[in-house]
This record gives sequence, structure tokens and C-alpha cells, in this order.
Amino acid sequence: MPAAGLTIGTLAERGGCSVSTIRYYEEVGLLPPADRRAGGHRVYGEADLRRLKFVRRCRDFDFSIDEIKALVAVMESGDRSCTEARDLATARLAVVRARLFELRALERDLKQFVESCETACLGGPGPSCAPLGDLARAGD
Amino acid sequence: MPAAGLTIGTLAERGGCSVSTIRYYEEVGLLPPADRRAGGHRVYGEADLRRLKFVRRCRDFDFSIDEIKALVAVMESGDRSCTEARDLATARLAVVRARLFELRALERDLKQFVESCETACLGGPGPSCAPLGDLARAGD
DNA sequence: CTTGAACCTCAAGTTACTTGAGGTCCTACC
DNA sequence: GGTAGGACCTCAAGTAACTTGAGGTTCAAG
Repeated sequence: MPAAGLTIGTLAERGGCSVSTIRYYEEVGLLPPADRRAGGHRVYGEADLRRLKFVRRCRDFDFSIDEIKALVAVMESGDRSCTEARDLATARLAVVRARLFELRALERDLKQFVESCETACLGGPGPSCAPLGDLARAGD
Repeated sequence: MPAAGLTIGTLAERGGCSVSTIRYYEEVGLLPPADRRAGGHRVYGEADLRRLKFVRRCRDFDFSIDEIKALVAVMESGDRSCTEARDLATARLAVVRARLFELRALERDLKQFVESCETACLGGPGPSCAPLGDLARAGD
């Protein structure tokens, strides 16, 4: 039976982050202060791993540390509805969509830029790059 | 002829950034040290505005300060081909595409999360949020 | 019992800026 | 010509979310 007792290194590996990141999360309060062995090394259990994965997942969701703290508080209070969580997620979704929109435009522009380089400058790399010159004038 | 003589405030306004950002760009070498008036105030010309716009556009493209410095060097050297610029843009395009991929997954997951909240928890916000529990079972 | 990998703490660095304190300059108005 | 106040100045420190480094301790294997 896995009364595991994970080291910080193992936790990091399974949680998909660095050892430093875990210590950082503890410092800022995203993870509770870890139990210690005699020598001072941190020990973790499965619950810690779940918590860490939750935090990492939220970070993947682009939640800020403070937002994740809020989510954790909602989760731990037990007596509060999921309305808060949903609202946080909805707000985050809007941000993600806006960012997605920007990134798509960015991809288009960069692709365009690279293609211009191929057609306008290659085959004989001249002294001046036309697309680069265009960039300087864009937005006027 | 517009021998303009822009103040830093005007430059900021026209360049779409803050006054502090301009001073910062000067400090890190993205803008050349500005000319000064008798009292020490910075004065700018149209060339500076063009340069600033170029920098801002590159930042919109998610280029780092160092990458922009490289681009500016390419632009100013005049005797180097656009190959470098194209390579930088290509690398950036790859990064942008990877980010786009992640963001799309993120959007899907967040949407899913919000929808779960709507169906599983609303209409009577109970004590525990099922989707939140799915993210990582709390307290267990 | 001795390596050497993994761990510890604390401090400082990273990126691209922003914010703040404390002081100077410029322009417009009377 | 004097003055109010807005724009400007410098320098230092703060921000997010970590990472990196120095210098030292502990643990597991051989």
C-alpha cells in the first residue's frame, strides 16, 4: 500500500514542474508547508500530489497565483458554491479568447512577413530587406 | 517642413506607449539617447517616432527586447541581408504556433469547465462544486 | 565509511515594464 | 513679472512567477 512519502524531487517529476517551483508554491501559500523528515527534507503524500496537479492545471489555464489561491479557498471551504469558481473560469475564458484572437492575427502577420522575405529578398540577399522596411512603416 | 520637436509625452501618445516605457527603451538601447533641451527635457523627431513604432510593432509580434535589438542592427547595418530577419521571424512564428496550440486546448478545457458548472452545480448551488472536484479532489 | 546525488536556505537575477519619491522646468494666465 | 500646475527629470524599488547561484547538509548505495 502506498503510504508513499514522496521526496520533493519525485513530487516535482510527477507534478510536471521543477523542485524550485514547488518550494516557491509553498512559500507563496499555494501548497501547505510540507512535513519534514529528521534531517529537514520535505515529505509529501498523494494529497499533495493532487493539490500540486490542481495548481499546475490552473496555471495551464493561465490563472494567476492569486486566482488559484481563491479557487483553493473555494475548494477547501466546502460550504461555498461553485458559482465563484465558474465566474473565475468565465472571466479567464474571456481573456484566453482575446489572447487567441491576437495570436491568430500575429501568426498571420508573421507568416506574411516570412513569405515576403522569401519572395522579395531571397535568391540574392540584397543590401536592404524590403519587408523589414515595411515593418518600420506599418501603422502610419 | 515639420521640424517638429516632439516632447516625450507626445511621442508616447503617438507611439502608443507610456512615457516610462520610452525612457526604458532608451535605457536598454532600443531607442538612441534623445537630444535634450536646455532644461534637460528630451526632444524627438519623426525618425524617433518611426523607430518607436517599429519597436512597438515588434513587441506586438512578441519579439523580445534582445531580438528587436538584433532586428534594429540588421536594419541599420544596411549591408546585411534579410536572411537574419527572416530567420528570427520564422523562429518566432514557431513559438507563436505552439502557443496558439496550447491556447486552443485551454479554451476548450475552460469552456468545458464552465459548462460543467452550469449543468452540474447551478439551479441550486450546492455545497460542493463537482467540476472543481474533478480538477483535483479537495482535501482528500 | 565514503562518495555523490539530492536536498536545504537565503539571496539575487530574469523580463519588460510600472510605480513612487523628491525635485526641476515650462507655459499660460493675471 | 510672478505664479500655479502640469509635464518633465533621475534614481530606486516593485511586479509576476519563477529560475539560478552560493554555500552547506543529508541520504542511499557500495
